[in-house]
Amino acid sequence: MAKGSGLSIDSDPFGFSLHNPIVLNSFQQDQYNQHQPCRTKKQQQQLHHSSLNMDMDASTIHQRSPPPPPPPLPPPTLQFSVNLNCTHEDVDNHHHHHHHQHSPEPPSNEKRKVIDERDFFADKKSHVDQDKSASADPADKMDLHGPTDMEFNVNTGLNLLLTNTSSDQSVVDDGISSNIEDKRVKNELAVLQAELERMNAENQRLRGMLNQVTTNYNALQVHLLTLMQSQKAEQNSSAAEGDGVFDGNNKVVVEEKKLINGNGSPVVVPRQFMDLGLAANNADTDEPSQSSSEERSRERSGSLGENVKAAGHSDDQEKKEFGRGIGREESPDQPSQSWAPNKVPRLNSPKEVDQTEATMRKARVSVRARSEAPMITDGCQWRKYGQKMAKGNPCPRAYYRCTMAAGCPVRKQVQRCAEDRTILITTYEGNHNHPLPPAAMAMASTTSSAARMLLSGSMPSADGLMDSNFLTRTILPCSSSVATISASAPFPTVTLDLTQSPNPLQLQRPPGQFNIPFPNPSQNFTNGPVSLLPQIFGQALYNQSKFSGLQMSHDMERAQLGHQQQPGHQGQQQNSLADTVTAATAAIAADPNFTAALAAAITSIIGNAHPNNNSNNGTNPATNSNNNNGNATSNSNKLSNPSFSAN
DNA sequence: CGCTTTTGACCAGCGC
DNA sequence: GCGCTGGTCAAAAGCG
Repeated sequence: MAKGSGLSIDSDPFGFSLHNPIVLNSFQQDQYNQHQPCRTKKQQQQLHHSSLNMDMDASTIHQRSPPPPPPPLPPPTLQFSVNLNCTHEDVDNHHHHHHHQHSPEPPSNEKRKVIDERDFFADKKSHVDQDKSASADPADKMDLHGPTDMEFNVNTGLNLLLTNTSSDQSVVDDGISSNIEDKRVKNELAVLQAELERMNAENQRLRGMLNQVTTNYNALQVHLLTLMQSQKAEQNSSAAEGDGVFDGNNKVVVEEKKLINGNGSPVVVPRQFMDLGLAANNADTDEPSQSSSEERSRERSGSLGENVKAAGHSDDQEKKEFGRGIGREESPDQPSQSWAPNKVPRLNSPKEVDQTEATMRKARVSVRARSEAPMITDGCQWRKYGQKMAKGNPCPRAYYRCTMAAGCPVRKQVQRCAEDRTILITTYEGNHNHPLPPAAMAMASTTSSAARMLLSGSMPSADGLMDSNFLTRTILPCSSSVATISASAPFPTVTLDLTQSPNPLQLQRPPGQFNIPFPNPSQNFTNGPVSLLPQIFGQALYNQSKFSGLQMSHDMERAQLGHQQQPGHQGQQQNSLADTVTAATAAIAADPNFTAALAAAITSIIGNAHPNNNSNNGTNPATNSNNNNGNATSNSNKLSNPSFSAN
């Protein structure tokens, strides 16, 4: 979505896409390659090589880059940027290995000459070796004759260099003519090898595409399932309204599990869509008509002359819609809710509705991130509907609502931190009632999961089951960021703090809050990966909520947790639960589908991290609202508010 | 022209 | 009841 997913390109200059040593898969590399038309074939081949022979390439580059090869000099940084596996030690090892074989190493041009001269001897030697061990494993050959193969690769992988070498050859050819043939043979061999590697790279690229397709497929599958289930649940709940919630929900669980198992992919993405699906279910089945009709009626309310104050009435209606939608969505996890996720929601007394809506509106997920971008990327489309000066903060608070679908109740507030205006605080509220792109799913699943957790009763139990130890053990150990759950705040709020130092214990926090150390792939900048963090976080929270004595099916737990639990341990103690959740979190992270989802999200983010997103640096998020997430529908880039620029 | 942002006004909740 | 504050509305203005 040109509007939807953007990522302020802030992140790019910091090399998220180019310099992160592990992010890019081959598909993305290829995509990146396509955006680098100036790259020489040599470079491309080296990139392809990198997918297979990282070490070789690295050392090759390492060795090759010091002497400036005559015509097109490859930018070494580029090759290193896609060096996925090779550590510096590896490189150095190979390098030193080289040195041992080719020592001593003369500098620059001299060295090159020496290398070229040595090529002939080495080639000879390797040729003999190849003849000797024609059936030997190529890998062994690489290991045994590394340097030879290095030069081999260097000579062959670089077509442009070939002309050079040929010219070099022509110089040397006068003396040794038979070497030309040897070299040619080797070149052909190397070309074939390069071709093979290219094929492998292509293969990886296709695999990446397949992963994406699988992700999308799973998402759609669950979405479809939830749609179908909504109809069933509707029937069930209309038949047995009292406890129809659980019945219907359990059926949903079971069927989803079946489906997931049948597909062989106990996925995270579908679970992410569970929230969305249930919501989307409402949205797709009745919400669109309902919300649209409500909106229409709301719009018409003025002309219809309803004897209610226009603003208040519309607000109330919206709130009711919001509360109803979420309430139905939440009902599966809401033991206290006796009414089913019905298409025709049983609106109890207005008080209950108000309570529900009030509760729902109080559940929030806050993300603190250090960014000069106006907003963190969450992939959604937002429309600013208000701005206020909040007490105690010189920076204005901007109010946005999701505009990806009519009647979507999700809102968010964006405000800079008063103490440190480089910190952007984004607070989300509500659940989307529509399908979302992967990039948007990240934040959406966070908000919905967190809201689910907070409202389903696990939050009140924060003193009990969800003790800090539990939470601490829940999240992956390699953590540098902090998630804070505030049970005492006026609004139950999950705060994901991406600005903290690696030691979360140093975080000052009010009593009643406890921290969750959280892995932070982007320590300083928020636009891309940050939106993924809440996804992980949301999953963890979601698991917690389910483990907090809620009514999720234990079967589903086991299915989702991937054999982490023995059957029949449903009522286990906290520690077991914590262990399970810990393992579950790890399993989630290890889930290839989850990885695929992450990759998809990253891809989406990277893909959208393009031109029109980076023009907002240093502007006030509250005033410069629109470019934020790449949704940038209309981007005025107004700098009317000095609150941030004053910093 | 349609969409978004701006911004003053309004409303609700809360504390005193 | 009053004032404060957060949140929202909606007319006007801006923008492409």
